[in-house]
Amino acid sequence: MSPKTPPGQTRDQIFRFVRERLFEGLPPTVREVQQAFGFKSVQTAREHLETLVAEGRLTKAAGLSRGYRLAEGLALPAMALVPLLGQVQAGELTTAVEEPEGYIPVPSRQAAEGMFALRVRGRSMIDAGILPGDLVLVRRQSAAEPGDIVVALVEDEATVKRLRRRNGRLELHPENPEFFPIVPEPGALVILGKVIEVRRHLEGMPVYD
Amino acid sequence: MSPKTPPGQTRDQIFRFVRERLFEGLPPTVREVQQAFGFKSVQTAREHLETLVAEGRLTKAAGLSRGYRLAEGLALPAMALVPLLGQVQAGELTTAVEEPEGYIPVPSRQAAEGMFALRVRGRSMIDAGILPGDLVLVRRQSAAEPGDIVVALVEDEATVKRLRRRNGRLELHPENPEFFPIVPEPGALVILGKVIEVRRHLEGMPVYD
DNA sequence: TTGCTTACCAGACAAATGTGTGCTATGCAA
DNA sequence: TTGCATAGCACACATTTGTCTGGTAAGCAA
Repeated sequence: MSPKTPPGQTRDQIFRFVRERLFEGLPPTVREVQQAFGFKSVQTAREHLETLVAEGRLTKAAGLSRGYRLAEGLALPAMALVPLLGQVQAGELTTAVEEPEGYIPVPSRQAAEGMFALRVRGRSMIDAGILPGDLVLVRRQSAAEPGDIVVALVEDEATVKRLRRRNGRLELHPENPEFFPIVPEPGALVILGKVIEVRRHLEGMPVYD
Repeated sequence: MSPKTPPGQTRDQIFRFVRERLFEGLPPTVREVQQAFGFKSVQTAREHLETLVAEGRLTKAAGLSRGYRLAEGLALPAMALVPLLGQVQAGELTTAVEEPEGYIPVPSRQAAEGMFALRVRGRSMIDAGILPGDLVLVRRQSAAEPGDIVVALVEDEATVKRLRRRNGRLELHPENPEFFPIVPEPGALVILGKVIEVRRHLEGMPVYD
C-alpha cells in the first residue's frame, strides 16, 4: 500500500488536476485520476472525487463518463478579448468602431463588458508606476472618485491621469513633478473611464485580432 | 428510415454540435450525437463523425470516451493558470508544489508552461515601475542576460532585481536610489527566472485557487 | 442496365468507465 | 483499550461507450 498522505492534501491536488483537465477540454475519467496519482485501486480515486462532490467543490453527472465538473462559482474563467484602441478620436469614444490595434485577453467574460485598453504614451504617470508603452485596462464610466486613475479626454486626446479634487473642482494630476496638473473648465471634464489594471510586457506579447 | 438529407448538410450541423459541446466543456459521446439528431442507429452518428475526422475538421483519440476534439487551428484560445507562489523556499523552487497562494490566468497555455507568479513586496524597483503589491509573471530559467529583470534567490528569499554586469561579474541592482546593489559571490548567484510581465490591479481582482 | 456514392439502419461485441462491497492500516480522541 | 475518521487497496459487476459487420434505400453517371 502506498504511504498515507496528510488529510486533504492529495484531494486538493486531485481538484486541481480535474480543473486542469477541464481547461484542456476533456474531463478525466475516474481511472485517469487513478493513474495520474498512482493509486493502485480505482476506488481510491473515486472516493476522493466523491468527497470533493460532497464538499461542494465538484459536481457530477451520475452514470456519465467523464461526468465530474467544477461546482458553481468555481467555474473556469472564460476568456474574453478587450479591444486595444490606438488613436482615441474626438467626441465620445462610444462610437462603435475606433479601429482597434488588437485585442487584450482578460480572464473574465463579465469583467470584459464595457472595457477597453490603451497603450500609454507619455511619462506623466511614472511615479504611479505607469510607464510609456504600458497597457492600461479601462472600464468605461463617465464619472470617478478623487484618487482614481482615469482616462480623460483633453483636447481630443485620451490621457491617463489621477483625478483630484482641489478648491471644489476636479483636476487631472500627473504623477511626475515635471508635468503640470490639468485644470479643466468646470463641467468641461470628459471622463472616459477608470483604469482598473496596468500591464507591462517585458517580453514579446502575443497579439490577438 | 428517416428521410435522407442533402449531402453534407447534416454533417455541418453535427460539427457545430460538437463544437458547441466542446465549448461547454464536455465533448459528446457518439450516442449523444445520435440522440441529438434523432438517428435510429449509433452507426449513423459514428459515420458522420469519422467523416468529419477524415475531412480534417475534427480529431479523435481512438478508444477514449468523448474523444472527438476540434482540429488544429479551429481550437478556442485556451487560458491557463499560473501558480502565485507566496513564500519561496530555499533550494531550487523546482520542488513540485510550494503551496501556491492562488493562480493567475494567462491567455496562452503554451506560455504558461514553466511560469510562476510572485507578489512584489519591497519598494526597491519603483523606478522600473514595479510597485509593492504588483504581480510579476516569471518564466523559469537559471540564466539571464544583463539588463533583464530577474527573480533571484538571496538568503532563501526571492527578490526581484535587474541583472547587471559590472567588473566582469553579475550583480543584482535595485531601481531605487535608496537601495544598494547586491553583489553575490561569483558563482553563488541563483537565478530563478526572468520577469516577463508586470500586472497591477487597481481594483478588486479575482483570485483562483 | 451496372456501378458507385451518400445517407441511414439493425444488431452485436468489446473496451472503457462508473459503481458497489468488503478489506487493511494509520492517526486521534474519548 | 474502544471507537471513529481518513487514506488506501482488491475485486467484482453493470452501464456506458466505442467499434464492427452487414444491411436498405436513394441519387447519379457511365
